[in-house]
Amino acid sequence: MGEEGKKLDRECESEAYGGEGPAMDTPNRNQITTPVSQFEDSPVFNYINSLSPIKTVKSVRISQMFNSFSFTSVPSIFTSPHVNSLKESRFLRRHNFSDPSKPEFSSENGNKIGGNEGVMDVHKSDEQQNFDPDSCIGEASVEPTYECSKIAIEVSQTLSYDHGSPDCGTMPCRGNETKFVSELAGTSGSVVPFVSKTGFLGSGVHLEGIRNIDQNNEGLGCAWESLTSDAADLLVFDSPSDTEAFAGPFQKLQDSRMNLCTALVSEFTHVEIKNTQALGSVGFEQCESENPPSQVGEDSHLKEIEATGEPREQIDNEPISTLNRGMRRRCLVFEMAGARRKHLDDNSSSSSSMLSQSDVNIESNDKQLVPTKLGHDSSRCILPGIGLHLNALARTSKDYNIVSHETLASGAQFINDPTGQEPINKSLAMISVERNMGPTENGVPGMEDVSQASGYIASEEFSQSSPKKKRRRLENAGESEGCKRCNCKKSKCLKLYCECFAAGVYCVEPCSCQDCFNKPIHEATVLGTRKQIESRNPLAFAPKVIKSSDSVPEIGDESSKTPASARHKRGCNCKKSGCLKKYCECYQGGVGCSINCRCEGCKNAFGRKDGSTLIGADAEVEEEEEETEACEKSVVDKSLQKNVIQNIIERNSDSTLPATPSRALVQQPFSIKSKPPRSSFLSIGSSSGFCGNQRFGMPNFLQPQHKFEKQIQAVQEDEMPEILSPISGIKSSSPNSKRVSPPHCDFGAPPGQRSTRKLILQSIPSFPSLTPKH
DNA sequence: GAGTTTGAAACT
DNA sequence: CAGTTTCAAACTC
Repeated sequence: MGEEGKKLDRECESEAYGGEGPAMDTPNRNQITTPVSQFEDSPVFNYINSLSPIKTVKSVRISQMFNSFSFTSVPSIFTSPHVNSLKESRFLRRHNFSDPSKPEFSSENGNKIGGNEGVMDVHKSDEQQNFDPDSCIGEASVEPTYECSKIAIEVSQTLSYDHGSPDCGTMPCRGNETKFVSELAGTSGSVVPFVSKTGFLGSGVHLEGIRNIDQNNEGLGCAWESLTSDAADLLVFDSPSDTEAFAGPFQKLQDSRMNLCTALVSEFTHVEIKNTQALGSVGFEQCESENPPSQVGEDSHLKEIEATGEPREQIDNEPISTLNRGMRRRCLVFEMAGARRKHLDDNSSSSSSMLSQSDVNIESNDKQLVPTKLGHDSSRCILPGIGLHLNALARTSKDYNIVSHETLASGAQFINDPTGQEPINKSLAMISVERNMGPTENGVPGMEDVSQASGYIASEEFSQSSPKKKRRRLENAGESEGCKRCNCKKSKCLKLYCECFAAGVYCVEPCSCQDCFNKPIHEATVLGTRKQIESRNPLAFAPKVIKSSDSVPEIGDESSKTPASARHKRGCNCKKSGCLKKYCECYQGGVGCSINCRCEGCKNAFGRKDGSTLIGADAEVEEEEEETEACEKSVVDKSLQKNVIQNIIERNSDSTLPATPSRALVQQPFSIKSKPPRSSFLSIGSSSGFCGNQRFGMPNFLQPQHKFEKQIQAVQEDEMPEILSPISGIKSSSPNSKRVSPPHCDFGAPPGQRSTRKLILQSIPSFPSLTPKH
């Protein structure tokens, strides 16, 4: 394995630097090829070749795919569990398509697995032979080829296989992952493991590689399309449009990818083993949740998903395919952030020790990633969001899951997405990050995004049939995770009225919007509109709730005086709601009103704008009100306390142990009644976590602390500054902070991670502990 | 599920 | 900057 890992790294690097072709010269390639050649020589291989119409791809090509996989996998690592399930489900599904073999690799699986890759390879071989940089792993290369041939032959079967096959079930995926892990560990080099790995990690990358090929060789594009068209059913690649759409984003992606690869690869290798576990879980989830869009066998797959809690949405709709892209993008972002969650979860399941290490590694990855993102596109999602548009995070909150469903719809999207997504996401994320980075927004910005990201995930999971239903589900369950779904009818989701747009994320299936332009397909429009709005109000997409204590001088120092450290950036303007309903952005954000607010009759349970001080004749009335509020608060506080306690416990468990992911358990104050405020979701942590981060890459820690803040405030503040502070090192040194922090910031990051910058947090989106438990 | 209320966002 | 309109979420029934 050691060698393999090195190879992978090399490949990744080569790909990153010269992904499209130059890399070919790398010495690694030779290494890889040799094994492949041997493999090819085998009678089985020959037999397969004879059967398959598709020409066998050289190991080199395969290696590329693996490389890409390995590379891409990194992001997945970061995905939060929820996100993972959803997002990754998409990706995973992609992987599944590509890697049907994962699960058990039974003969069927093996064949199937190769199918996608094989197809991919074929394209490469035809048009991109040059393209392939280095073979990542000798073994991997070998298997792929083998599978490729089989795959070509059985592509149709494979497709059906992936989705329909019971193997696809979560178990299989895990099995594969496990194998993969073992390989990484150096135990076995069976081909299957690689495949599984590729499926996990590389699906996205793999796709990217394909895209690259297309770009490089336009002629290939044709071939690719033809292949896709032929195998469309199988591959699930949907519309050619997707592929085309990818082209644009793809180029962008390359740059970003390059950076990411370089950054990630270095660290990834270190974390690989640990991550693999996480990935395994992730992959597992993905496999389940993300059925490939393939039409075949989805029913069974869907059933499984539902059972799992990750419902899929119809995949068939072409529109969805386009959506998928966006989703993927989100996913990517989210994955970054979400990966952590998954990772954590996995670790939790596996062992606490694993977590600690893995987490650390992850952080490192995140850090690197973040910088990279920044460097390139300069704009992100919140975290996985990265707002989507931005974000990065890709998938933070709400979206990711939702997205996954869409993505599932078409395999093509998967392919495309990987490439396209990352770039976009990165760019988005970058932007978001930058924004977040801004002095004013430092700590807070991320929160909303994160929540959103989480929301995505959740939404995806829940997304199913009618949008309303989806939405409802999301609200009930998904929303808790912070995912956002809009219901826009006239704004085309290109105005701040649209929560998705405002959150910097693309609309996903769960959304019930009409004439929605907030989709990856309309990326240009979205970005243009975004710019417009930003030109009007640079902070338009900034988190509305900022933690005053941290910094954010902008907000008004006064706000910081209020009990809650966080305050609404601009303040509310409520007149009838008394700031006691979610109409009030302050209340919704779980923060008290501040001087910035122009509200009338403020009764904000989180803190009145006038603070404790009552003025004049109103004092008495206010006192009475306060009493009532106090009562209310007490109630709320109790619920909050419970939640907080749970969160803390969970987090502690998570941090130390691989606690179960049940973020569902973690509740936000609002959860009691209807949806928790989105922001609240975020703040809490994100239960779902990761989502928010993705958006702008910023973690939403700061935002809605709600009641939690007060209760935990002391502790949080200690931690919060750390988190928020851009550079603050790792303050978390104190155990308390770590434990305590979870409720607020929970980025899912282990205590140590918190210390990292905001950026890191962004990527970290998830709160492992929050992740829903089985 | 439909209708109402509310306040932010957008517009003037 | 203030007033008005538009919009979609939040809320109620």
